[in-house]
Amino acid sequence: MARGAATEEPVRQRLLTEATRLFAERGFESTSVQEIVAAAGVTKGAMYHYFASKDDLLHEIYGRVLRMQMERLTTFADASGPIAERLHAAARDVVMTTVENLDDSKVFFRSMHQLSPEVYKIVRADRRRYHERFRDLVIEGQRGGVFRGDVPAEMVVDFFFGAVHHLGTWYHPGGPLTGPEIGRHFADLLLRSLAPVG
Amino acid sequence: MARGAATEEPVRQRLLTEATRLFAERGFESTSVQEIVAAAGVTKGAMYHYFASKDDLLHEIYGRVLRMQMERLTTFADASGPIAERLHAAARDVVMTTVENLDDSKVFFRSMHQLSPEVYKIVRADRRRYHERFRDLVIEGQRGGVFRGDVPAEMVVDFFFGAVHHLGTWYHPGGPLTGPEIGRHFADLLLRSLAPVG
DNA sequence: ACAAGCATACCGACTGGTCGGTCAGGTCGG
DNA sequence: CCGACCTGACCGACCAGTCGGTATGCTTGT
Repeated sequence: MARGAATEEPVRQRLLTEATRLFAERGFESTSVQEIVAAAGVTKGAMYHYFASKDDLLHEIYGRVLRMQMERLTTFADASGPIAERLHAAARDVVMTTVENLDDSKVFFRSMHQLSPEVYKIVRADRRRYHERFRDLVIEGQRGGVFRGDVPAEMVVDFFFGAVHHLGTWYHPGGPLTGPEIGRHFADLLLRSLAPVG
Repeated sequence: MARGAATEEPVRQRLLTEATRLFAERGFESTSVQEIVAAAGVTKGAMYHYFASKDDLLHEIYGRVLRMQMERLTTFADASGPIAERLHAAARDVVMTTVENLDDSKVFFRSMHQLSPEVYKIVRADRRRYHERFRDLVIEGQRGGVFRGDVPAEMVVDFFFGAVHHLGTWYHPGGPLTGPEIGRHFADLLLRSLAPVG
């Protein structure tokens, strides 16, 4: 009967989708479990069947985002070609991905600190690994003399991802700029600011 | 006995200070009014004597930050000297001010969306005016040919302030970089990314 | 082939507790 | 004795999480 595969859309998935939407809209603390299950068309019992807690639901949302972003970054970082091009492509991609999944991004930067201390640590560690991978690209360029070396790579990454995370604050689909356009501009700004002296 | 002026530190001020600290630490929704008044050494009645609501308390915190930042920006923007220098000084200053008042900044970007719709609109409008003042500096430089013109000024401002707002996420006093150092680096990154072609 | 046994998926009333906000009243300087 | 300042008990709303129960269908022994 091909059950669990595709009745319409599995309950677990619907819960994640609706929770993401609501958390992005009103924040984690201002969204009740009751609202989430109502939006997904189920009851609380169903939610606590699939997730250990409201916290766990948030954690799952983060896990999904982090896994996807890390996967994409690795693809671009490990490609062949000049370091400047690889960094540009990776930077451009993360902006486009962020714009395409704006709700995920909003939840991320608004509600991360609402996780329990233990789960928060795990998420921070994952995020750190991601930043380090990105930072290594900058360092590689600096070592090769392609990027200027008089600026800390770590700080450049924080600078850039600050800008990326804040897309959720000001970007609206249908605005004057599309995702790919912003991606190109952001990547250009990053690469230019790293251009070697002289 | 010089009441309302300066017994030790006025109750109203203590409430604002402690509320800022707690909101920055745990977020607006996760901080109860009870915790705030306990930290300030008073009771709920005292808080509701000075503030109309918990929301109003948050609004006051924002008002203070916005007024200060706007005042400082105006000083740097209206100074004399080349546009590049004025923008550099303004950018450097906003980073230093943000680092020096990190709690204010954390509250700002974490809890702004928890305000009531009406108050939220007011804060957004104030913030917009601030961004516009900053954007006008970029446009001035572009018109004068000092900055490259192939990048939307509005977006550059969002890019830069994204990075500034996120200082609260990663900056810790006592880390490898001081506020002024980060200020200089950030301003350098901004100015370099605006350097004209060729 | 069929029933007993069991796992999965889900329901919804309920509980213990927290929260923002109110209010009647006390205190004290001018 | 008034009004600004402040107290602390209290209220109604709400919330995360629990629990006893139902329905369905797969597995397995015979």
